[in-house]
Amino acid sequence: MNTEEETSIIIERNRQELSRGVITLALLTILSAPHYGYSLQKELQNRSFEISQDTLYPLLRRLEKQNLLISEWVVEDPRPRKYYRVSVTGLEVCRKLREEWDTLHTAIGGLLHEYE
Amino acid sequence: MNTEEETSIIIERNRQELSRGVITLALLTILSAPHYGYSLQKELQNRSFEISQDTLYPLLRRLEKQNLLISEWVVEDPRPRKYYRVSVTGLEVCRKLREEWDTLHTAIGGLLHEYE
DNA sequence: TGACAATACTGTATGTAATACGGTATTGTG
DNA sequence: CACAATACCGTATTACATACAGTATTGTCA
Repeated sequence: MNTEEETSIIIERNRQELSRGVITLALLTILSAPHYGYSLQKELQNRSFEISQDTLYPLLRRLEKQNLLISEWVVEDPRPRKYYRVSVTGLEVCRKLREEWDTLHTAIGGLLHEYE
Repeated sequence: MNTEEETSIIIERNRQELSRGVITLALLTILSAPHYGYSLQKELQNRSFEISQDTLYPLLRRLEKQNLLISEWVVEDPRPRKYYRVSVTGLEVCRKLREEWDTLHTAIGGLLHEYE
């Protein structure tokens, strides 16, 4: 058996695992227009995607390293900000993820309905 | 820039990341009835959830370690098989994931529609 | 009956990535 | 002037998927 404490950590972890991939899709979609990290976090939160700085910034770095995002420092703003937007490759990935999403959506829909 | 090879690996990785969490939800749902690893894999595949042995078996081990699944060896079958089913905790996690799914589903639906 | 695909799992090494942690510094607000 | 909000970075730790190599049985069909 787990303690209640352990159980809630496990729930949280699995909940985050579920949202992780979806957030990546949301992020790539939103970044068709440029955003900087902090504004993107707020934007995601407004749309009910909870993501912490500890997760978001490393995610942005990773996606840039994979060449799905392009970044640019803008120093003209009230303070320096690093803007990200999708690359051509990123857009392609975004489209594929959307297809995958549709497949999953259909599949899980049927399943959940069936198992009520 | 990435080579085409690299790009397709990156696409594949992100595609799998998207499906990972969803597959966990599907798996917990299906395991309200007992299944053994191999039959579960086939069942998931029939429902368009692609998962390899290399991913499924370690996933089952992990979920059992987290006490979300209970396993039992059955030797009366044509050959020994290890059956898994959800525990009480697992069922609770499953319900939470379903709620999370609904939230994500709504959120991403609005987003994708908007950015169409 | 002999070969080969399908079934059904295990253990452990490796690699990827999230998350945690600690930090820095500026800007807005009461 | 204090303090919350903004806006980021680097690196250590931990979790986890995936890869790999293996073992062995059962069913099929020529």
